[in-house]
Amino acid sequence: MADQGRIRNITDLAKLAGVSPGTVSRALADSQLIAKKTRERIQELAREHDFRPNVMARNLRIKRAGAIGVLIPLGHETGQHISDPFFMTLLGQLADALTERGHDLLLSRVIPTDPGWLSRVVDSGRVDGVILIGQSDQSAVIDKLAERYLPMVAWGANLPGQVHCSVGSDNRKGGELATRHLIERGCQNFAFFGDPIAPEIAERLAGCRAELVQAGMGDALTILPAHLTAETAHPTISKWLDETKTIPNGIIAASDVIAMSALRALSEHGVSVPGEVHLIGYDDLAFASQTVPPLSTIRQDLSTGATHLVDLLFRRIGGENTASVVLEPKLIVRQSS
Amino acid sequence: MADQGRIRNITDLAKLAGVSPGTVSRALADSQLIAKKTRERIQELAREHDFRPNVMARNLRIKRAGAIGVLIPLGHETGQHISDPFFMTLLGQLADALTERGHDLLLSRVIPTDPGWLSRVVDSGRVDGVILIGQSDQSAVIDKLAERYLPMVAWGANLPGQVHCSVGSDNRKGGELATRHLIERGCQNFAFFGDPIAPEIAERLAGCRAELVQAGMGDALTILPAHLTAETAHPTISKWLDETKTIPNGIIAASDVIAMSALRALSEHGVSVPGEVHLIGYDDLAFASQTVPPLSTIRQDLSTGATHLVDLLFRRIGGENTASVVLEPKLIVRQSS
DNA sequence: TATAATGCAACAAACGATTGCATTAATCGT
DNA sequence: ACGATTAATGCAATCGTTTGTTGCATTATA
Repeated sequence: MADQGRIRNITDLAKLAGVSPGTVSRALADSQLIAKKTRERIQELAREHDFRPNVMARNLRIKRAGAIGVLIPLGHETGQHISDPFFMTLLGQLADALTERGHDLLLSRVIPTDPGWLSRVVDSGRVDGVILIGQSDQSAVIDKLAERYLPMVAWGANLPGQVHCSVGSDNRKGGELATRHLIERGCQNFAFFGDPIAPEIAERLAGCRAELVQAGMGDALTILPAHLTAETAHPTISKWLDETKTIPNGIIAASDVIAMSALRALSEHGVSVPGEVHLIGYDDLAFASQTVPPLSTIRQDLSTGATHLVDLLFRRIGGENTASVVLEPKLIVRQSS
Repeated sequence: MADQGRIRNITDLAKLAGVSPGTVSRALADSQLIAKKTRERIQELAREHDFRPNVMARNLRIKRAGAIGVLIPLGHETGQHISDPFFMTLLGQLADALTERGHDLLLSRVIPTDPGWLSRVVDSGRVDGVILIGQSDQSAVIDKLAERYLPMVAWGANLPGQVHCSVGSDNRKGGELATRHLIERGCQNFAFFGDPIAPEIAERLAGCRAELVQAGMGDALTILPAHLTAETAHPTISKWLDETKTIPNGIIAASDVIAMSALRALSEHGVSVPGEVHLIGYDDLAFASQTVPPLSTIRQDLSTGATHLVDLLFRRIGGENTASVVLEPKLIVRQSS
C-alpha cells in the first residue's frame, strides 16, 4: 500500500529513474540526444515494469490518430454481399497492410440514414484517413466529402465523373472475359444471373453484352436479375429453371455465391455441369475451388487490391491527389465450364 | 485569408460565440449548468460549421479509449479458418453491438511470435477492453494476462482450469449430436475429419467418441487429422479415399469447410452422398445450405455468441468478474446425411 | 435596504505525452 | 588550468478537451 509499484505514466518512470519526464520520453524514442547509457537504463526499466507510453496522449500531442477508419456502408439495396468471404479476405489484407505501416484499423459498418455518416467519422479526429469498402448508393455523399477531405479511398467501381479515388477491378473486362470463354467453349445461348442495379454488376453485364454482339450473337442473352445473397438466389434460379423451356448452355453468374446456388439448382433439375450447361462465376472466393464441380470464375485479386488501397491512402495522407486504379480481372478455368 | 473560417477546436468556437471554451464544452454536452439560450446558440453554431469536438483529446481527459480491441490470433498450427465466413459474421455482429454501446472496434490480426503481443495492445491505452476471436495456441499467454487484466473475453473453448472468460459453444455436445444423428441414420462405420490439436476440435472428437461408446460401437471410428484450410483439406481427403479399402458410411467433419472438401472428394471418387455415405459438417456457415447436396451440420449461433461476448465484456469493464458462457449447439438436418 | 440564495459563465488545472530552448556537465585545444 | 565547444539533461509550453472552483449578477427573503 505504501508504495504501489505500478508505473502508469512517463512521469512515474522518470521519478523511478531519477530523471525528468522529457528524458524518459526521448529515451524510449531512442533519441540520440540522450546518452546511450541512460537510454538503455531507462529502456530496461520500462521493460521490467512492462510500461508502454500512452498512445492516446502521444497521438494528441503529435497530431495524428494512428488509425485508419475502414467503413462498410450498408445501403440496403446494394448492400448485397456483406458477410461474403469477400469482405473478410479484403479486411484481412487491409489489416495486415495497415499494421505494417504502424496504423490501427478502426472498423465500422454504417447504415447511411442521414448524410452525416461519413463526415462524422472523418471530423471526429479519430482517424488519419478512411477506406471505404464499397460505395453502396452513397456516391453523392462520398464525392461531396472528397472535395474537402483528401485522405480517403474507396473500393469499388470507377464511375465517370467521380471525384473520389477508387480501386476496383475492371468489371466490364471481366464480363467480356467470362463471355468470351463460354463462346470458345461452344455455347450458343446465354443467361446472365445478377441484378444490374449495382453498378459493378451492370458493368459486368455490359461487358458480356458487348462480347456477344461482337460474336454476332447479340440476341442470344437472357437476364435473370437474381439478388446476390445466398438465401434468395437459389429459389429464384430454381423457379426460373422450372419455367424456362430451353435452358441456355452458357451461364454467367455475377458472383461466385450466385454461381454456387446455380450449381445446386441445376443439379436438382438434373442438368449436368459442364456437360449440358457451361457455368462461370465471379470473384474467385475461397470456396470456388471446392464446389462440385469446381467453379470457373473471374478472379479479382483482393490482395493487390488491398495493397493499392493502402498505398493510395498513404500517398493521399501525404498530400498527393492520386488517380483511381483499375485492376485487371483474370479468367480462372476450372471444371464448371 | 484574413479570417479563415474553419473551426478546428472548441476554443475557436468559443471565440466565435464570445464565450469561454469551458462553456462551449458544457454547451455541447448539453449541461444544465449553461443557460438554455446560450446552449442552443452554441449548438446551432457547431452544427453550422459542422464542428465535432476532438475525440482523442476528450478520451484522454476522460480516461477512456472509446474503443474495444478485437484481436484475431493467428497461431499457424490452429490458425485455420481465418478468412472463413465465420469470422466476418462474428465480426459484423460485434461491430454492431459495440457501436450500439458507443465504442469503436479496433481490429488486429496478430501473429503471436513473442508473448508480448497481447499486453502490447492492452497496455497501450488505446482500448477499454479486448475481445479475442479464438485463443489459438495462446491459452497460457491469455490466462496470464487475465490475472491482472479484467476487461477481456475470448471466443472459443472453455477449458478446465481456464482463468480467462470465454464464450463458445459446447463442442463436446456438438460432437455428440452429430454422431447420434448419424447413428440414427443407420451408420455403422465412422470417420472423423479434423485435427484434434485445436482444443475445440478435440472436444468435438471426444463427444463423438463418447456417443459411439455409448452405442456400443467404440471401435468403429477412424480419425483423419486433416488440416482445416480449404486448400489442404481436399488433397488429404482425396488421398485417404484412395488408400482406404472400405469407406465408412458415416463421416463427421470438424467444420463445414472440411465437409465441403469432403463432398467434392467423395463426388470425384464416385461415392454418392447421402446414398453410400452420410456426411455431417460443423458451424453452419452461410454456404452450407448451398452445397450439392446441402450440408447437414451443427450450428453455432454466432449472433447470440457476439451478444454474449459484448455483454460480458462491458460487465467486466464495470468491474464484475464474470463466468464463462457455454452455448448450446444445434443439429441442422439437410440432405447430406 | 441589506443579505442570502441562486443561476451563469470564466478561470485554470488536469489528462499523458512531445519538443524547442535554456541550462548544466563533460570534453577539448592550447 | 582556463575558456570554448559540444554533449546530455531539465524546463515549460503545447495538443484539445473536461470539470472543480470561483466570481459576478440577478432575484428572492428577511
